[in-house]
Amino acid sequence: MKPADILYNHNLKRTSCREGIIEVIMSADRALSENEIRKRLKVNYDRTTFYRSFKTLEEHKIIHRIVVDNQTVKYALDNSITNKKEHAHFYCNDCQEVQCLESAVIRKMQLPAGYTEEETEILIRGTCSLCKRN
Amino acid sequence: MKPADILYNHNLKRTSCREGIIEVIMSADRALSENEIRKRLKVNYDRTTFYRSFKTLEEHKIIHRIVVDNQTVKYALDNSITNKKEHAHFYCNDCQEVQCLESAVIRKMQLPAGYTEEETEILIRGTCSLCKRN
DNA sequence: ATTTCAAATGCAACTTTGTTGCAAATATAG
DNA sequence: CTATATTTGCAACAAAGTTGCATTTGAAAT
Repeated sequence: MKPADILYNHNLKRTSCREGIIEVIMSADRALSENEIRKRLKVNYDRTTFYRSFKTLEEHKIIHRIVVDNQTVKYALDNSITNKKEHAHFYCNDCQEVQCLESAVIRKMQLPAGYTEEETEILIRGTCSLCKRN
Repeated sequence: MKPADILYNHNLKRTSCREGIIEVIMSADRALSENEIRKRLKVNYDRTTFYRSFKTLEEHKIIHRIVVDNQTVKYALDNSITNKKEHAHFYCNDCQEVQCLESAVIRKMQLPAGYTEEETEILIRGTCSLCKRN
C-alpha cells in the first residue's frame, strides 16, 4: 500500500509531511529516530509540524513509537499496516539501532489478580550480529 | 541494609542527597519519579546534584530506572540490593503508577543468529486492581 | 581534634525535546 | 472554482537534562 492510500483509508488529509514520513519509515529496514527521518526528507518542516504529524500518525495507528530511553524515541510502521504480530524490539548497545524482531512474538504474562493487560512492550538490549563481528 | 551501609559497600561517599534518595526509594512500595522523590526529601537539592546522584546510584547498580515513556522515568531499588530476579514492570494507564511484578520473572527470548542479549526490559501497560474497581 | 584533598555540590548558562496559541496557507468536498 | 475545516509555520514557552567551574564537604591521615 502506498502512503497516500494509507492516509486516505484513515480519513487523513494527504499532506507532504505525513506522506513523506510514512514513505521514509516504509523504506527503512529498521526503526528511525525523528532526526533520521527529517534528514531523509526533501523538504524541511517545522519542528511543530513534525511532532504533530507523528502524533497524528500514531493516534491513527499508522506508525508506532519505540522508546529506547527517555532521550531516544524511534518510529516504525504499526502492526496494523504491516500485518505483523506484536513483537519484541532489539536495541544494539553498539550501533544504537533498533530492529523489530518478528520472530520474537510477545506472549502475555501472568498478572496478579485484578490486573488487566492492554499492551506489553519488550525491549531487548544487547549486540547485533553486525557489531558482534567487529 | 541501611542506606549508609549500601553507600559504604559501593565505595561511595555518604552524602545526604544520596542517602536520602536511597531511603525514600527503599521505603516506597512502588517506583517513584524524580519529582516524587524530591518532594519526600527534607532538603532541597539542586537539579544538577539530583541528576548526578541518580546517575551515580544507577552506575553502581543501587537503583535502576524504568522508562515509562520518553517523558517519564521512575526509579526503584536494583535487584542486586533487593535480591529479586529480573522481572517485568506494570504501568497503570489510570493511576500512572509503576510496580515491580516479582512474580513475572523475565525469560530470555530466542534471538536471530549472531545476536546476544544483555538485558531484557518488559513493560506491561494496563489497569491495576485498585483502579479496576472504580 | 585538625589538616588535607579528592569528590560532591550549587550555580549559571546552555542544549534538547516537546507544547501551545494564533495567523496564514492548503487539501478536499461540493 | 469556491468555501471551509485542517494543517502549517512562527514565536514563545516549559520541561528535562548537561557542562564548566568555583566552593564546600566527607573521610582518611596526621
